[in-house]
Amino acid sequence: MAQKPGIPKGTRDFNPEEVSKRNYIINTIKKEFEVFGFLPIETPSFENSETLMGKYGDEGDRLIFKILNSGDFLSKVDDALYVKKDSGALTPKISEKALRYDLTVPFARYVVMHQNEIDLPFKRYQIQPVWRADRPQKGRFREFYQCDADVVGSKSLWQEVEFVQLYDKVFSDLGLKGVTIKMNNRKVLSGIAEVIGAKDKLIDFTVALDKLDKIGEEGVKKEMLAKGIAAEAIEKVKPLFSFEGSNADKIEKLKDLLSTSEEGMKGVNELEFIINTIDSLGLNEAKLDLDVTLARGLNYYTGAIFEVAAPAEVKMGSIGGGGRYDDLTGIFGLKNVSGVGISFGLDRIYLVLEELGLFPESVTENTKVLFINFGENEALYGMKAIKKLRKKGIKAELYPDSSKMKKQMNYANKRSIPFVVLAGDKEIEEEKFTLKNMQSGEQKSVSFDEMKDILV
RNA sequence: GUGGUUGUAGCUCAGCUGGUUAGAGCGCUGGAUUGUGGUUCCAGAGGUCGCCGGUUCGAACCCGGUCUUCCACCCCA
Repeated sequence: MAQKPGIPKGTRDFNPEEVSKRNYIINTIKKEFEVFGFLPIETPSFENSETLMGKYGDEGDRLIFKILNSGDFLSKVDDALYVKKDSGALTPKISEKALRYDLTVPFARYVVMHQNEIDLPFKRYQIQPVWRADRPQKGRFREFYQCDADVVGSKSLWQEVEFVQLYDKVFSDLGLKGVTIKMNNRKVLSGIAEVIGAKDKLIDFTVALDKLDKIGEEGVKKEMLAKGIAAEAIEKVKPLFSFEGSNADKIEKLKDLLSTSEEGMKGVNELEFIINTIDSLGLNEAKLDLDVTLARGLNYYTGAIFEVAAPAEVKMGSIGGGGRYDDLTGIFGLKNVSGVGISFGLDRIYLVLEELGLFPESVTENTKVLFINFGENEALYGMKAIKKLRKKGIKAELYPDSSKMKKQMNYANKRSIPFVVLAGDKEIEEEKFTLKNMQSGEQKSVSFDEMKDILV
């Protein structure tokens, strides 16, 4: 008995239409990456475990897919360790490779390994799948694509300015109106924590603050209290809960709040430069919004933090994110190389474009004309015409078997092929083609050139 | 990792308080129709009721486990 096939949790098959639509997004992103001067690289699907482990925090380690060693790997494990059944201790003994979890850490590894061939600042882009052993839910899969662009070896804030423009350009190209590029700065967050006297609680403080739009002011206060942040400290950050106004207003408010924090002021100045510069350059469709509650993967960001929110009418998490990490390659022994980068969430962008009906029709355009097969001679006559049509870039094909008319017509119908050509003895003799418009049902006898003109 | 949810034909779903042979629509195959599709009519194929176990005279239905789907939390794209 044949077994019923299935695919692993959180993975997907993509049908022809889906692949066409995904390629449309990928090609749009890729084009802009290249226009902005980024170069493509690729890295392996799996890395040595030690390259990945410990780079994403405990939570991240848990979500990394580990690959079992080959061969008789258990025989090499010593009995004492085996009997203890401590997965954490046993894992490194039986698994030395793991699927990549993101593209940033492999990129850092790449920069360190290839530092002699790279000219800094190095701008690279990378579009490849990554894997996470997460529980799937809306817009979250265990295998998904990331589209990353990063620059290493430049501390200039012009890079941040460029990334804001890059986000704006790509989403404009995709016809997505109303996206918000949210921006914050790690130094501002540190500064706030410092000013309220909760510097040691920076992570807890920002994680709680990040949830403001989700759980509201009271929820955030509650969580901060639960994490041991003093009530009077929370009182001091109250202005942040209702941080309204233009970006310029927000900058002024932050300057007041952070006047005593050197680091905080540095962050504010960075934000101010980026905002002012973007103001004078202008954006196509996107809106740049200073959001002091934005924290994201705080672990390695040290300067700017970006997150792109889908248009408000779509209920979807972020469709992109990024930021600056001053010492990304430090973990691999290369000091003082600053990096900044952004990522596009392909799968989520797909869901958003689908929901808003923004895929152009041309994306899924298929065969334009099907030649009915009446037998060997007729097929050859048709194939000669098909060859010439294809040379003109017209998508044409011959039905492979001389099956019944009904079956062949039906095939054209179901694939919504707009034209059918019937060419039998009569047409061959007259050197003509009977071209039928499948939608209107009308058909006429035409020469090759007339047919070509209609199909172009 | 925590909590909930889902699974019956290729697809979408019915299936009563547990009771003979599990149904429909769509799709599929063939025919009415040997150079004309979409409409119509006729016929046919297709199911270990997710899987394993339990309760029962009897389970698609009740119970336990497991896998899967989707959702929320944690975290994140």
